[in-house]
Amino acid sequence: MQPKSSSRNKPSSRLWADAEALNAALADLVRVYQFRDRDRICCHDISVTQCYALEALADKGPMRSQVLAALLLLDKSTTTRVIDALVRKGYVERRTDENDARALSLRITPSGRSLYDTINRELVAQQAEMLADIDPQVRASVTDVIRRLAKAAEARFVSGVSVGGCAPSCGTSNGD
Amino acid sequence: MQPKSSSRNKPSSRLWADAEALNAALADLVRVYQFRDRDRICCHDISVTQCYALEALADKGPMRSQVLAALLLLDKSTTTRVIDALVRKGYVERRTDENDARALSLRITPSGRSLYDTINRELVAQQAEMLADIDPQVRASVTDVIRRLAKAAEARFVSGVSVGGCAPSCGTSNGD
DNA sequence: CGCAGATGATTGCAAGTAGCAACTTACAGG
DNA sequence: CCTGTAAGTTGCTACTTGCAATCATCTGCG
Repeated sequence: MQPKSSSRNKPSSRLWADAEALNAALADLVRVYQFRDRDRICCHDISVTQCYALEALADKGPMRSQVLAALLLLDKSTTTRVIDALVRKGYVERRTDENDARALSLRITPSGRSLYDTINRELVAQQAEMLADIDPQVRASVTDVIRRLAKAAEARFVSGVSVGGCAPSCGTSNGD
Repeated sequence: MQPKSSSRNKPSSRLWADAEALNAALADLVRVYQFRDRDRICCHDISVTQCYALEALADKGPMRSQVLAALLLLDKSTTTRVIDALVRKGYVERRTDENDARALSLRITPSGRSLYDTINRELVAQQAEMLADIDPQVRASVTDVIRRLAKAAEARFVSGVSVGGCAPSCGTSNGD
């Protein structure tokens, strides 16, 4: 968390320092938010991943299991199970595709949408409280930058290493 | 992701809209970063949580298991196991407290510090690439705001609901 | 037509992560 | 000493996830 400017990469640069600061801040944020989500969302009878799925279906409309998997960066089997849970709870329905009997169209149900709205409203309210004392001008650019970071991270790492392990030694000895 | 301005809470307000946008952006960011971390860090033979622990010990110095647990928002038993793994791998050591035979001082080893530096450098490099095309002025305020968001979120939810379940119905029927 | 190969989704299995409750060891007060 | 409290650990259970194998279709070619 302290600067620490490692000095042995990008030889110097304001950029590197900024990146260090941002990285530390983001690591913290992500960690804390994982918690916030775990505890908050589970109040409403779904898990975090389930909520992401619900959100995707709410925002982007019906889609196939595979597409959802790609969107959420999940394995297709995991996606199946996430949807299983949502279907069981009545928040999502599987509808077979007219043109392809293998494929399914996943769509959110009214009950699912209403749940999602509720959760979303809570989270947004929280966010609003935190934003309240931040300069309106800054708010906009922050959101913008966060969006860009998310997009960049996704792009980088979806095309790059990801999708089931990184290049060299992934999984060598983590098990323990 | 589209505005959607629910319109039935905080009746209107620019703030609410900003909060919605931010919430969506953050949700995305957090989700993507969870992945980045999972895939990247595991290349180096430790899990994400283990890396958080390592980071805490690297940044804040030796501490007790309990303190670390509080810092990482983990149960003490989970913390024990996280440390178990790090000790087994030689990245952390347990040293009994001189004054209290029950307590342990957890401290990062040179090997642990070096691993953490390596991982950190990689992540920072990635961050730097993404920051490269963002206005330097904005960079600073973004980091600042992210820090504040993290702090606010942590404060809110550590004192509030958290620490083992939220107020009313947590755990009622999530299992399925 | 009918079969081989590709494709969408599901299932079996194994590993990782986490919390709660019970337990062990040690400190603290009377 | 003996009781109560505190620091860590262990047993158990549950959830999440990915990989590999499987099932059901679809598609194309002979």
